Amino acid sequence: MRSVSDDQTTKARIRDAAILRFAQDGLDAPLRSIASDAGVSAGLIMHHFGSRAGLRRACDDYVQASIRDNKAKLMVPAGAPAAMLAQLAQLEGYAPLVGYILRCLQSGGELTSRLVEGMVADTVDYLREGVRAGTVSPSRDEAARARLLTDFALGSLLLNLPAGKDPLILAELPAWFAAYVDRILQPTLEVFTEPLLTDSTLLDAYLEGQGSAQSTERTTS
Amino acid sequence: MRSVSDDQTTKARIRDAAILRFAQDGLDAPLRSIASDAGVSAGLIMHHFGSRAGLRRACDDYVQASIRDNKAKLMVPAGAPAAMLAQLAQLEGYAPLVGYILRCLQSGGELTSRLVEGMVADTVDYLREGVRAGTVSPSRDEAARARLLTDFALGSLLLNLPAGKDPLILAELPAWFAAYVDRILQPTLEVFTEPLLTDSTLLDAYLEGQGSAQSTERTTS
DNA sequence: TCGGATACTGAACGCATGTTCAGAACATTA
DNA sequence: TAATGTTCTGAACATGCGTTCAGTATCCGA
Repeated sequence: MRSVSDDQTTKARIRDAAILRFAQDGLDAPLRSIASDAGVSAGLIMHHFGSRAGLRRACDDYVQASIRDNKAKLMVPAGAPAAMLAQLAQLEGYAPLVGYILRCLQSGGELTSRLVEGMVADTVDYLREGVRAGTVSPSRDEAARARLLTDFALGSLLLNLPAGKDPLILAELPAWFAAYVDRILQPTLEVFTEPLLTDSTLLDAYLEGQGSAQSTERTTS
Repeated sequence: MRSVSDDQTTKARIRDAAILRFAQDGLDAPLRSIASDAGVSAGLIMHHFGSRAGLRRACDDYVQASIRDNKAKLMVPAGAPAAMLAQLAQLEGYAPLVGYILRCLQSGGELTSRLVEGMVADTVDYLREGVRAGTVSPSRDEAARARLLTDFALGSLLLNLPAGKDPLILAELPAWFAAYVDRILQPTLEVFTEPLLTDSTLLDAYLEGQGSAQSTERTTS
């Protein structure tokens, strides 16, 4: 076909409609609704993507590629992973993409692992620069700390987002992100500036136990 | 009926089977599989619970009641909310309950809000005692900090759990929890003992901006 | 202009699900 | 024992889904 206003391939149009529907109605949105949005029959989705799983795979790949591109582009600070999603959500036209990512994170699919891994890597870089600049204290295990902080940020985001509330109103997403950041910023800064625990007895005790345990029972990896 | 080994009402047996199935196969587990597990016809579920939603409501209520009971009972420390789930998971026979809770947290139903709210309240108490004992530093907003820490704990838990991996092997849950705690304990203790940010310029800047903003634009709540 | 490939439709199939319902089995009370 | 209400079954219904398929329109190279 490809008749009027041919700014997109039909296949791409279906993919975009799918991302939007998945973001709005959840990852179990029916193929027929996607087809309807794209102005297309359900059978054509099968023709282009083989199956529902194929469509999901195409969406995942496209989203990951988009993230990769936009990460290098507008993400100057690129530090906190949640901040990246918040920034993306503000960007005109990127709300469906962010919504799709949130749905995936919630359901824990394959994309989740890939995205989280990428965010952990970014956080590692970000923290390393902070350590070099002297604004961030060094860690005994930089990788573990980066993963922990990433999990904290993404996890609390997931727990707080208007979950279950189907459908997810994408138009409200930017405002919601802004409110969320506004809500957590002060306690977050506080807890990462002034230590929650007043002394290091707990940490010392753990390190002590870990040290002796490692020297005695070295059987397990 | 209520014939042999009548240690439970049929209704209770169905509820328990439902919690187990929901935990294992997800909250969209078919009623027929639950009925089969309970040795009962699907129609009987309707007779006792009215609908699928009614069964879910019964499960939610039962789980919340169990949590309330066990909180007062064995939760001596009761501090970190994730720790409570970890402890419960170790307890013989409570793995399905924990699995069900994890599924609910992931899907963000009504139980989620209730449970999270309860855990936030517990954390508030726990932190208050720590502050009084001098082991925990005070906060500018105790409620906000408690919520943040709860979200961190639960969120990172959700993000890390063997998600999407249907079915969830309940027998492996205790071991998984142990491994998870072992993995995050050191970086967690570190980040809450030695401040991540080396100075308070960021926090000060935020408090500064917030203070002046509050004095000038007091329109929004 | 022809012919084959590709894009696309719309109806149909097969399956799983929640729910309904008529009736059987059972318990309880009179 | 008879009557009555509760528990429970098994088949059936209605619906919505992913997928298949035969057939039609459209494009493109020879």
